[in-house]
Amino acid sequence: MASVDVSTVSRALNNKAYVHPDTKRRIMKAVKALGYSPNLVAKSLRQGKRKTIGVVVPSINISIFGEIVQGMEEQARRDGYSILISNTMDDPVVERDCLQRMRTGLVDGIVIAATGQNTRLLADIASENITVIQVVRSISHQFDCVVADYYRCGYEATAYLIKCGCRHIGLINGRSDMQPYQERYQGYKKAVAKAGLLEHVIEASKDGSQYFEDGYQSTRELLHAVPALDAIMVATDLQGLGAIRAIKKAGLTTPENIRVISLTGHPIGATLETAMTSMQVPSREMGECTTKLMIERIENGDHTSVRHQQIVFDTMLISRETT
Amino acid sequence: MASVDVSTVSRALNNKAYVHPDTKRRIMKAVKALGYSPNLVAKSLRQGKRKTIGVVVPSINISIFGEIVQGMEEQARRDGYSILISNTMDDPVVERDCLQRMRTGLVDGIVIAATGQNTRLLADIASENITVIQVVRSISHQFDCVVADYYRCGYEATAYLIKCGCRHIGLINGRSDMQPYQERYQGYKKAVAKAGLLEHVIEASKDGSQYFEDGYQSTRELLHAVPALDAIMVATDLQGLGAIRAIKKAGLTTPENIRVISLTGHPIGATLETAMTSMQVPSREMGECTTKLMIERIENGDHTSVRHQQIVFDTMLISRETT
DNA sequence: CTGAAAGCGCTTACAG
DNA sequence: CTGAAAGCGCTTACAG
Repeated sequence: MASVDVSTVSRALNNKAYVHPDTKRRIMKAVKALGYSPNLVAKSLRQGKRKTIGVVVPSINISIFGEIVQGMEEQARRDGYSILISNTMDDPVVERDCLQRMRTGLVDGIVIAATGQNTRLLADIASENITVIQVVRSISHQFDCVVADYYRCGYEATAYLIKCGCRHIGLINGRSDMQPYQERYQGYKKAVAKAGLLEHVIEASKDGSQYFEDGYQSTRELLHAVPALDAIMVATDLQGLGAIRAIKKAGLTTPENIRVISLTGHPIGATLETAMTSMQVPSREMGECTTKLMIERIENGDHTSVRHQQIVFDTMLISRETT
Repeated sequence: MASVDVSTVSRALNNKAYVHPDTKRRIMKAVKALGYSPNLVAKSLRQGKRKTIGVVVPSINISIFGEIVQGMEEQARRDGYSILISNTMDDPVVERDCLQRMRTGLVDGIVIAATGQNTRLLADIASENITVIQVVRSISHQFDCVVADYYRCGYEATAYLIKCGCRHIGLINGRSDMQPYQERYQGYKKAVAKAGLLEHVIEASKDGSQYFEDGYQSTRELLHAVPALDAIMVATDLQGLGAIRAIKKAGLTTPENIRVISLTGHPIGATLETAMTSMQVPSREMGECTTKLMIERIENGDHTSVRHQQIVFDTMLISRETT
């Protein structure tokens, strides 16, 4: 329509080389008239860049992952990237399938909160020039990661409860082989030992242990095992809901009899009937940071770098009504 | 490595034509040895199919959308499709950008919970052979949609409260120009009129009105405007939290003084300190259904069809402690 | 049953 | 400053 070669159109649209202003004007006019926009798939194939980031998380309906994904997506949009998403439900087989699919040219990089069962596969993928970044869970030191300081989170929450006068603090924790739970436990352990108190730890049944059922059931067990219990630390606000409910059912009250603190704050915490004290994780910022790091890695192509980056965010205590 | 032409490899891998068993075996062996898997981008370009569905929603952190997206993603994975996601925050400009990006060859179809400000653009996109399906919000009859029966939802919730003996029922509703809110209001109106009662409706400030701040603030306003109030209907469980908290702050209790019912159930509703009565929306199923419909449309290529499908899911009353 | 050729829609050296 | 050619990695008629 502008009677020029496609290559000239390409140059005009990408400002790649000098194109005569008149020609350019003609092209732009035609582009507008036809509503033309270049096919990104063809562009990808030619340039070997997808401008797409794959995200593999247990579930976007677990609030921390939902927030992180949203933060990632917003930052990605600003930089002209798209987000391809998969929920694994922490099933290693599902995770493997998702990774296999993504490696096949769909994405430039993969952000993963992994089960830990596919580390070999991830290493293979990384060696194929696909950047791998871990988020929330740092499983392997072979890859960059963006996490929170779980140790300090556990330590500070425990120290705070002790300062409140608690002497029998229960910790409802997730699978002890997962780094975040592991480290939170270490922080708790340290604070409890320092105060000369006993540990009361219970490992919630479900893998993720994000769920209120776990909070409810585990609280019942704790109350039964430790009659003198005066505080409970839970993994998430949702789990805290289960804890509060179990406490209420046992004829006790929060915070008078038993204080509750959640180690992963959720926006709802602030508006509950009894607003929850929690450690706030800057999930939105973590998401943005992850995308930025990813794009930097992709565009500078330093996959070969032996140095890996570990970005650790601080959590913040938000004191509310349950303590 | 198997010393055959790439075309033969392609045929072998796709079972497209007869390939000699021996040759096939040799190829498969090489595939395995090299860990080869075909480049999906090249495949896409050649076949004109992306095997990718674009999803455009206000935010995956609004629980109904999060659940729907997860349902969609699971079904998509089963069928070998991927999900590309965008959060618009109900900003028409962001929505337009996301759609423009997706139309450019990234997806075979778009699932959208739209703002309603880009209907023309959506029609253009649909005319380019990209299937458009609306979810949750049915804005235009030009496209298929998967929704819940908001009218019945509003009607039944109201009728239930009336059956409980309520005479002054407040409705905290979202923007009245959005179909779900509009229809819920119609259902409420009908039930209230049938019982000879007055309407007490308040339009929450935020567009989506999904948020507890709205529930809190609107409840305060309702309590002030209607001293005899004995029930409140809210859009979501999270909004209900705000309502319960406002009721408590006003020195009243739930359900004794004021009953609360949410029109969009969320899993947490069941485990709150005072468990919330709500209308359950089958969001996971809606997500699966949306993906199935999308894939059917894409693979049968009936974009030209003038008949559009409207799939309506029923909601279900779950009676708990707030009523 | 299998190879050679064309083409999906771009970009990018290479000439001119 | 611009056109013609090659090529990204596949698939698919077309011969043989």
